[in-house]
Parts: sequence; structure tokens; C-alpha cells
Amino acid sequence: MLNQKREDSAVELSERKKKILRAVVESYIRTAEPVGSKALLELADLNVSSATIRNELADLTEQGYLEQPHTSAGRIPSPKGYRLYVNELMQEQRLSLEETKQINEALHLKMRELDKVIDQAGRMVSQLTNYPAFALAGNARKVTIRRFDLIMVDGNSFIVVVMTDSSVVRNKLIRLPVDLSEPQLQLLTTLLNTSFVGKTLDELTPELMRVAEHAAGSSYGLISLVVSFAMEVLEGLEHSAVYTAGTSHILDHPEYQDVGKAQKLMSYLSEEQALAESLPLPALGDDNTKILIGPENVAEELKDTSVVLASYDIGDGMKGVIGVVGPTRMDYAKVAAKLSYVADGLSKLFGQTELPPGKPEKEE
Amino acid sequence: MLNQKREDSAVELSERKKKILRAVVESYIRTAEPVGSKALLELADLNVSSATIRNELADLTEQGYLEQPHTSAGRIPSPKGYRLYVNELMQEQRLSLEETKQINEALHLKMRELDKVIDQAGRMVSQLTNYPAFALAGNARKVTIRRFDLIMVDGNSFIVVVMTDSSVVRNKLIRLPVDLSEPQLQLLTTLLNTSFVGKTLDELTPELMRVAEHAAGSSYGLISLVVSFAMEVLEGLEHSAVYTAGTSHILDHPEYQDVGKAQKLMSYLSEEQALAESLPLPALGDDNTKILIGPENVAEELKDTSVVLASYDIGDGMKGVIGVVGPTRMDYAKVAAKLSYVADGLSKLFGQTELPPGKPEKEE
DNA sequence: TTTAGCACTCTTCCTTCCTGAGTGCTAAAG
DNA sequence: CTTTAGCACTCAGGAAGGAAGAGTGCTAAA
Repeated sequence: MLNQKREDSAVELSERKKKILRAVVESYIRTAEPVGSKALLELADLNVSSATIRNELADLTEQGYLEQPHTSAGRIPSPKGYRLYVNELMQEQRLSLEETKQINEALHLKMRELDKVIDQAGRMVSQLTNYPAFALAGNARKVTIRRFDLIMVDGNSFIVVVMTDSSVVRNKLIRLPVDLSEPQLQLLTTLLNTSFVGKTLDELTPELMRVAEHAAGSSYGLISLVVSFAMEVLEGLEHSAVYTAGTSHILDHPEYQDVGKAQKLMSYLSEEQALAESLPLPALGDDNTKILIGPENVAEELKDTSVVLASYDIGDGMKGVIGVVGPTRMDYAKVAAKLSYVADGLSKLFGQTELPPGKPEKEE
Repeated sequence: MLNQKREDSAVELSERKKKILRAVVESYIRTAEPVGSKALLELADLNVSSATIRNELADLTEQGYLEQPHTSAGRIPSPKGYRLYVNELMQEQRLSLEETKQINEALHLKMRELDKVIDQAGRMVSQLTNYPAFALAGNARKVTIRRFDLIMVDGNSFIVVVMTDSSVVRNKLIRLPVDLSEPQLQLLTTLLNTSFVGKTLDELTPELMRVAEHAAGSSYGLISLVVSFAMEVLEGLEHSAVYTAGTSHILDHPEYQDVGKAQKLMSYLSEEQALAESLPLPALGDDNTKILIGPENVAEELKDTSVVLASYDIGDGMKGVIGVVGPTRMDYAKVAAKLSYVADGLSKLFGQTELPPGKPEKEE
């Protein structure tokens, strides 16, 4: 028990050990069954006997790359094993033409409202990978109002259009029990634009509202009606929403045959806020995909689960993240490839301006 | 085997039989365990022996109101039994003040965009009942465009605001690689409003667009850009969206300990389109809640599942539905009460105009 | 360092057996 | 005719006991 072998992760593994580790991981990913020395004879094509492989397996186990469910079972990768696999052994998966085509088509989304697109992207990823997926827009810095417009509809209703400095536009139809005149509305618009533009959510204080209301004179409580809508918009943007999709895919995988486990994970995934907060979004800076294996996750509920993340640019300096959740036995290569392809697609989608009128657009 | 007893559902049950049936249903709803004659001695307070109850149980079973999982188990209600219970025996559940308060608060929703409200309502119902829930807006009749407005933002971007005759307002920010002048935009607006107002989705033909584009002259492809957005809006409204929430609650119930079963139901629920189509929405006319027990459901996937529906008014003649899905062993009384309360709340929410400016609003 | 051989360990699966709950039937009592 | 007590019978579910088989670790030889 007290052996003093170096279990240091700095110790380089021999090529043969790596080959074996890789074979174990890939076989286990495919079959979800522990892998034994005999099976490895074929999988990793080494010209050695099963006994030799057994020795190597014992070493790998001792160094923490593999685990044994029980004495007479084969080996399965430990989180540390997966980590090494992901860092060094995994072959970058190239998507087939089929797959890229499929994704590209799906990315031609209708209704380009930010939140709908993000939601759709999440669903798409889930369907693509057969794992639960989530998508969220990075919560922006403080957002301010850029402008108000009021559009008269008829005697007693008008549309408020609010635009933020992040170029998000929201509108609302407001119906009133009293009549309104066009000049009144004009006046109101000017007043709103002079008093509230450039303000963040926190700066829209009740006092400010009261002052403005006073200036409005005859327009009673209209100011507060419009401004409170603007506040809802700002609030909505600061608490960036999380969209989850395909949670039922959890049940596809044998590691969640135990209903208790499945339930725990599923209900965690539906607490969208908690999920968003537990993601190490800042750490995503350099590379645009990140893989979190089992205990590397912050959230307790994800400790025996892996998460693959990819970030995309929404434009205007904002970032968003899409991700996939699954058992640690996950096809990292495939998932990472798909995710990153979708993320790139989203970035492009958000980056582009409308098609130039007149000239037909060029496909790249 | 060949007994000729009338199994006719027209046969009235004796009071005692009803009392027993009710006790069976309610006990089974609570415990999910088959109910035996001895247990019933206490549950239904009848001054008879267990042997008498056994006789009655045998009758009820023969008449199809109860079932026996196996010879030596107690009885559980059949769908027919639940139906009778729901129709005649169930006591209308009154919500506690606590509960109504909770619901009322949750109904004070922010961001009153139609789809967000509906989504939120679904989530709320799911949380309230601990069953998966869904919500949808009844797909409207043909929707047409009521008006267009274009708001200039700066040299090369503007906001399109489209309003439909169902008073839905949608907007989109359009950025162009070329410059635009205010007069150009004015012209465009008039053109759009004269050419496309009052048209349904089908009537927005490519020819119509071409004619208008020609009239626009110097404004190149702007017309088609704006109109295709309008088309997306109309399309979005016709394919009314379905929102599901809380599917993980399925796993809470012992009838879905079998992962296979749970998975089937869950993946059916996530096919939101199929779900919406299988609901007998027209049949919901008269009463505003409807209960579908097991095989009464149209969809094969819901045959051993119950669905409780409640409809609400969106205004403008449109209706929406919220519903809950669960095992046939469902607390119908409670669920129906909650659902109908929420539906009423939604109707009120949509019906109301904005608060009258000046006067403080009255609570009812 | 590699390999063959072999004893050993455990899980998994099957069979068997037992227990207890709940029934249906019969015959007596109201 | 209805109700009740008594009793034999059925059947699911759990415990116990093997038997089979996979895979290991160790030893000793190559």
C-alpha cells in the first residue's frame, strides 16, 4: 500500500502506454463497458501479449489514469485519463461534408431576434450531438438606452420602441383608456429622449421619473409607463437568459439508467440560472472551446458529468456560449468539433450586415 | 367466464360502491399502491366487514371501474374508474389563500411579450403542480399586416416596425452597407403601407414584391428586405409556438421508474409540434378545463398518461391553452383547480389595458 | 522485459424457496 | 337476500445459494 512510486502527472508516459490509454478511452466511449487486457490486444495493435498489456494497465491504474470498477472487471478511464486523452491523444475530428451542410442549413434561421436565435442554436446542438445542450448570451456590461420612438397607432394606443446602446430594439403596444393627440406624443418623445437617454438601469431612479413627469404636464403617468417598459428591457438584457434543450437525451445513456441520478442532473439543468452561474465563462478567453471533465466542474451536480463549451461573438464586444452536458464517457472529439463549428457559424451570423441591396450576395 | 351481467356504464352505482370507488381512487392517488379490502375498512368509513367490501370490489372490477395488477394485489382504478371519479365523485378543490397569492404574484410578469408570458406561465404551472406542463397560443386565423413604420437610426441603419391586425408588434434593426436619407425612408414607408397592408402571408407573392420594388426605383432591394421580415413575422404567428417546461418532473413519479417509459414520454413532450397537434383543442369550447384520461388521448404516446387542459383568452378572439401531463394516477382535483386559476389570471392579464394615467388603479 | 500458466476474486445470472398480502369461495348468520 | 367469518389458494418480491465466466495479479520461465 505504501509504495513510493512517483504518481506525478509530470512523468511522461511511454508511447505504448499512451496507445493503450487511448484504446481504452475510445473503446469505453463506444461501448460503455470496462475494457480488459484481451480486448485491447485487438484494439491497440501492439505486438505483445495480454500479460504485457496487463502490466501496463496496472501501471496506468496506479498512476491514476484508469480505474477498476471491481477486481475482476476491465478498466475504465478516470477523469485524469480523459484529461490526458483530450489534451494529447484525441484526434481532431473533421466533420463530414454531410454534417457541415446540415449545420449550415439549420443556421439559416428565421426570425432573427437574438434570443430566438440563441434558443434555436441550443436545440440544434442538442439534436446534433444527442446530449442535452444549453445556450446563453454573455451578460453584457451595463446597457444604456440609446433612443425612444413613439408611434401613434390610433386615438388611444401607440407603440413604444426602445433601442439600447447595444443595438437591441424592443417594442410594446400600449393601449390607454384615454385619448392622445399626435402633438402630445411628439412632445413626450422629445422629453423621453432628453431625459432618459444614456442612462443605465440603476440611474433610472424614481426621482428622475418624477421630475420628468412634472415637465410632461398634461401627459399624466405616460412617462412612467414608457420608462418602466424601458427598465424591463434593460433588466432583461442584464440578466441574460439561459436556454436548455434536449434534456431528455440524458436518459439515452446507460450511466443514467438509475433514475435517481438522471433526475438529479435533469433538475439541475432546468435551474437555468444556477447552471449559468456555475460555468467558468471568463476562463474561456483564449481558445474558443473548452472541455470540463467530471470533477473539473465547479457545480457539485456536475462533478461526474462533462461539459463542452464553445464561445461565439454576438458583436458589439458581447460573447455568448453554447455547451453540451453528458457523462464523462463522452465523445469529446465529435462533440467539440460540432460545437465549435456551430459557434463559428453563429459568430458569422451575428457579424454580418444585411445583404447589400442591388448586388446579389456572394457565398464564401 | 361467460357471465352475462350487464357491464353497461348506464347502470347507476349504489352509493356504497361510489364511496368505495372514491376511496380507492384517492388512496391510490396518494400512495401509488394498490388498495386492498382491509385498508378500505378505514378509508371509506363504512360499517361493514372487509368481506363485504371484497364483494363490492369484485363487482366494481367486473364493471370495469377497477383493475387488479395480479391476483393477490389490491385494486387500482381503471381509466373508466378515474373518469367516473372526475365526473361525479371528485370534490372541487379550493385553492388556499396561500396558493392563490403565490399564483397572483407570479402572474405579475415582466416583459409582456406574448410569447414570453406564455412560456413563463407554462413554467409556473409546472412548478406549481410538479408535473410537466406546456403552454401554447391558439393558432390564429389568417393574420394580415396592419402597418409598417421605419425609424431612421443613423446613416446606414434603420428599424422596421411591423404591426399585424392582431395587434402584435415586431421590430428588427437593419444595417446596410450603403447610406440612406430620411426622405428615402419616408418614401419607402408610404410605398410599403400602400402596397402590403391588409395582405396575408399567402398574398405576399414574389410578383407583388417585384412590382413594388420597381416603383421604389432607387431604393434597390430594400422593399424585399423589409417585406421578408414581415413575412417571417406572419409565419411566426401562424405556426403558434409550444412551450414545454418541467419535463424532469416525470421522473418524480413511481410509474416512470422504468427509464424506457420515461424516455418515451419525455421525448414525445419535446416534439412540441406533435404535441400541439394531438391536443383536441376545438373540443375545449364550452367548459374552460378539460381532463383527458389515459386512452382518451389521441396520441399513442399519451395513452397511459393523463392530460389536464385549461384555456384562456388572449384577446382579439384568440385563445390559448395551458396544460399538464402526468400519470393517470394524478391529483386531478388539485391540478384542475390550479390550472384553471392560472388560465383565468392569464385571460385577465391579456384583457387589461394599461393603467389609466393619473388615476391610481383599483385592485378588484 | 516479455510471456505463459494458473489460482483467485467478484459480478452476474439463474434457480429455488419462503413469506405475506390479498383474494375468492363457501357456508353460516342476520 | 345480504352480510360475515373462515379458509384455501395465488402470486409478487425478496433472500439464499450456487454455477459460470471474465479478468485480474502473481510466479516462474524465456
